[in-house]
Amino acid sequence: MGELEARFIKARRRVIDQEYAKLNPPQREAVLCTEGPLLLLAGAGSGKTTVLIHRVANLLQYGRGSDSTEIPMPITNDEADFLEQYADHPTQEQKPLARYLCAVEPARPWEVLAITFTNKAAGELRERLERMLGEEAAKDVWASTFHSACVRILRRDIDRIGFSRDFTIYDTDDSKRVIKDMIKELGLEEKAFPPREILSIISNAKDAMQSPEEYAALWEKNGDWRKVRIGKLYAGYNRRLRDANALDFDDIILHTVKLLQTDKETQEYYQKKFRYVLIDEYQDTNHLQYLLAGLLAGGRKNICVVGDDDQSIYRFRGANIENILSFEKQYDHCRVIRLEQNYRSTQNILDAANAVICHNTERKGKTLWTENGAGEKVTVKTVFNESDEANFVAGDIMMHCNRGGNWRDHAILYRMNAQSNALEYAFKRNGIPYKVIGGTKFFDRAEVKDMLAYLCVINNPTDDLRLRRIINVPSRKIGAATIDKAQLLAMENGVCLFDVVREASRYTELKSAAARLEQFAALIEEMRAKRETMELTEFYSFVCDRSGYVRMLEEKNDMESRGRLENVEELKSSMMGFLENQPENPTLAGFLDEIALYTDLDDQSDADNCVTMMTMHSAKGLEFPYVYVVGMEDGIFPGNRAMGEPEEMEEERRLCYVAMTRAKEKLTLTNARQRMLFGRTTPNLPSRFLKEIPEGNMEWLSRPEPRGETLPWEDDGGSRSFYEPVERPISRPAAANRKPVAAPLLELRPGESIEHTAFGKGMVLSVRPMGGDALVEVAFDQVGTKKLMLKTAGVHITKL
DNA sequence: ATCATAACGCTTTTT
DNA sequence: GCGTTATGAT
Repeated sequence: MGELEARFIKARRRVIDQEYAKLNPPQREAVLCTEGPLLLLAGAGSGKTTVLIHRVANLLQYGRGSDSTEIPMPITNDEADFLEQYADHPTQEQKPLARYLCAVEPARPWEVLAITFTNKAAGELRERLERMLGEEAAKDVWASTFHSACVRILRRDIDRIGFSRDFTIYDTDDSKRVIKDMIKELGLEEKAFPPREILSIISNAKDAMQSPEEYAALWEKNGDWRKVRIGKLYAGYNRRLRDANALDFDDIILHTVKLLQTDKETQEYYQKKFRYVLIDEYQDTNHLQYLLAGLLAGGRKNICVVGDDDQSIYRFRGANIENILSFEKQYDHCRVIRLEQNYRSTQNILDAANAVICHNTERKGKTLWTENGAGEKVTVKTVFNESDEANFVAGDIMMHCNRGGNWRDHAILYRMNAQSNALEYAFKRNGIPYKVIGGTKFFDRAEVKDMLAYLCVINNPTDDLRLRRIINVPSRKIGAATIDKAQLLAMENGVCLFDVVREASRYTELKSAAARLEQFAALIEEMRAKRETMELTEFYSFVCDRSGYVRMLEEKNDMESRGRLENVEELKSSMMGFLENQPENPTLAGFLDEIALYTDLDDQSDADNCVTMMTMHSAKGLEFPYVYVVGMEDGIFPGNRAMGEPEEMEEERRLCYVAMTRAKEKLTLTNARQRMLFGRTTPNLPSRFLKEIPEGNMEWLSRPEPRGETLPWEDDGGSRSFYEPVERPISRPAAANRKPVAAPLLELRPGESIEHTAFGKGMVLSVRPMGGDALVEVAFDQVGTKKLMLKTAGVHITKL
């Protein structure tokens, strides 16, 4: 290489470097290492998403310009001079020329595949790319989840492996129903074969690419008859899905892998197409996804996986941490970059989290650091029970807000959804606005599923499963016995259920219900006929009306059905959202595809100013200034199932690490000495994770007073005692053996002026006695009218 | 066919 | 302790 070339390449790198001057050195390195396999270990809060976006932008702008010694065109001295001076003094006018000179085979948008774990993440990626590069460049990048990428691939080519391209997608609920049917069909007991467990076994088998036959053969050899039965269920399940022309979530990945493995033409097509493959949250991938990643990137091996082994918390759903741990072994000459500078939390929080995660053995090893300063120490608070815990958190949050904080800056994290109850209760009584993330999702609501089932059947009448869901909703006097009979006839004649229903009068067995069945079939066909002529939302309204579903809800007209009506209406909004995003395929089929893979609709909720409650799992990827992790007790967190299971315990510890690193400014951990869960009160020792936090990074706000004979609080000989004097909990006596505190109940009358620690000044509107307590309605000057329970909220109120 | 009562069972969750 | 579901009675 001549001197000119060397000078040019050096200048080119400097020009590209300065384009990403805002990134820190390892971040920039991660953006500019474009060629070959790259393992990017991105710690919590290390700016991973920023890197991802810039990486894609760089690929589109400069191709391998930053990571190659190629020079794609003849160059002159003048051009090298130009780049050298531009690197020092970039100007807007010279930018296009500089970019042109520095690019080496820039990737075209459709040559970049960026896989994320959720639709939300994919959407954000696409959105930020659009803002950075403009709509033209961004819209053709394959930024999607594994599943939507696979559906796209399968819709094109699944017929090459003997499936029909217009398959429907079964969600977990659908799968469960099929399993239940199979259990009945084989005359088995659901108790001996819990559908959930069966489903998870089938899912694991599919992940291992084990066919039903292979699975059954394996266990037949070992003489495990229960497993052989499960193999039968697996076989029947697959047969049912095939008959219904349906794929479950695992099939979507499995068949894509099979397609790419068996059909060389397709494999070559995609390996050639995707010059650059990027996979986010790699620690959460399962075996099939690992295979898929390898297949898609198999051409040029330009595969970049991003993840954090310390944040792998989805083992229970098949995530295999080995994928990320052994990535370096899988790819020779793999480069590894660690992002360890944290931009989110204070040093105290990071030190505490680092100390906890250090107790795990199977990890790559990373130590987060920050320039944010030490900040406040991590607070640990021990309370008596779950309602004291809730009141403590509520009181602490009100205090912050009183000092000018915002509700939305606070999050409460717990291990299980069931723990939200006590918190919600305390927050309601205190009049604190909050939202609970998770629980029953919008698309899991029965009424939403019903309406989607109508649309599915209209779109594809051979969808027996959905047909059965709605054939008698609203009631059309078609009972279970009739449906079973029709289903049997369909099986015998090798046609779908809808065909039998449509021609019911031809089957003597159905004569009594034949007219009603045919009427239903006519209804579906009538709607089906209009599906292509009407605009989508208009069509949906028509279906709501014509099916009688909305009328059924309107006639019921109680609290519940009013809510359901709203959800049915809300589905139209998501339809409109779909139409805005996807104007090129605004069909019913397109919408159903999207919806089958899309499950969270809580996007709008982050606008409200309120406290967030959620599980530690759902908190992954989020951040809040103030974070409370509640229920830090052995048996709760780590959960009972992890005791004595080293791998499970390490997973729980990673979850703890995830939870702790969500906090930006202040982290508070609480544990209760006894807790009621599932109707039973049990004493609990403080979580072992608490003891893993260095003394220097934490502060015990209070320690429990000894409860003597009532509670078996044995100090486990650890370095720290939990028997120091305790502060009295904020309110309420919690146990019978405790003296009931005669709470000095405030005497309030309508018209009086009061001041609340969090809501400020206000006037009492009404006081209504309620079961030894009182419901007070107060019109606050700043925050409007609120209803408060006097016993709880009284602590925070002073008369003026 | 529809309603009522009993029995169960219960991490975590995305697609 | 609660919500879901299965089964039996009307």
